[in-house]
Amino acid sequence: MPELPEVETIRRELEPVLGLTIDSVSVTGRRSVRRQPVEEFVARVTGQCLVGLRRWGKFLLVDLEDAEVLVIHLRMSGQLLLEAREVPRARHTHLVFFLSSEMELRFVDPRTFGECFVSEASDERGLPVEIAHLGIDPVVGELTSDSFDKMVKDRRIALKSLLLDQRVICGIGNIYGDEICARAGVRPTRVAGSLTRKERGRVLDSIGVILEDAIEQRGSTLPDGSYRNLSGLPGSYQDHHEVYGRKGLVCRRCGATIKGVVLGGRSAHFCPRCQR
DNA sequence: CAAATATCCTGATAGC
DNA sequence: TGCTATCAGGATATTT
Repeated sequence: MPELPEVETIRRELEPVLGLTIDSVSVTGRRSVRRQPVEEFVARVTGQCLVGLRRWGKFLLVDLEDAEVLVIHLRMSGQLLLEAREVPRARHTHLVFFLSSEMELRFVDPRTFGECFVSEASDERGLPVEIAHLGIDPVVGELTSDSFDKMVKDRRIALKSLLLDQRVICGIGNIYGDEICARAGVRPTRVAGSLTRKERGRVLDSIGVILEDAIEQRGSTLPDGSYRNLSGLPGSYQDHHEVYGRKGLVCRRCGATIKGVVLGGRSAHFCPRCQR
């Protein structure tokens, strides 16, 4: 499931398409283009030059000419693949962008939760109005101890639920939410507002360290293989997970058994000894 | 305000 | 072997 590190990996790998033109686009999926008619989407991307690549949270933003922005969210099972024309298309390929380099940028998405649309940069952050509700991106934006303290202050919500709230901080999903809590030594169920200064400091530090390490490892590819990079290759950060997916296994730090609980309708994992 | 629940969906897997 | 039930979860809307 692509979260910030996976989307950032794809963003970086897409750099070679900058300067290319979208000669045409084929839309075969019924659900992948959202928020606008397919005809409008096709009209607005066709013939456009790809001039920039940005990311905000889990959204990939492809800047086109004239301040137009192609917005892509992979959600659960979405994949972007950059492949030569002669390479057979994967099952569940819903969109194909035919680039001027003879390569195809393909949007593959078995569970069809992902979405693409074209909009225009509107707010001061350059975000289209459709995603202007997003909070700070912890890698692109400047997440300081002051701004983080304000997010946490007086909040009665569980820490992990807060970290997963895209309106507050964006880009963190179920995997990295668990890993950040683990590194910080704080249980995901802890009421955010009850964190001590020290704990807040550790959480803030862990957000940065975990995300940066995961980007360096080109993200996490789970056994279901749902995330693959632009070339279809897996990431390697899954080998560094301390708690996510390790329910019932021993904590590598202390030997205690990793616990699994349901929090906000999602699975949460933590070490009952290392995390308080 | 917070948490729980439902929704969208397919594929992997566990159980019979 | 083969079927069926279950689970996975990002974002959002609705209910408690």
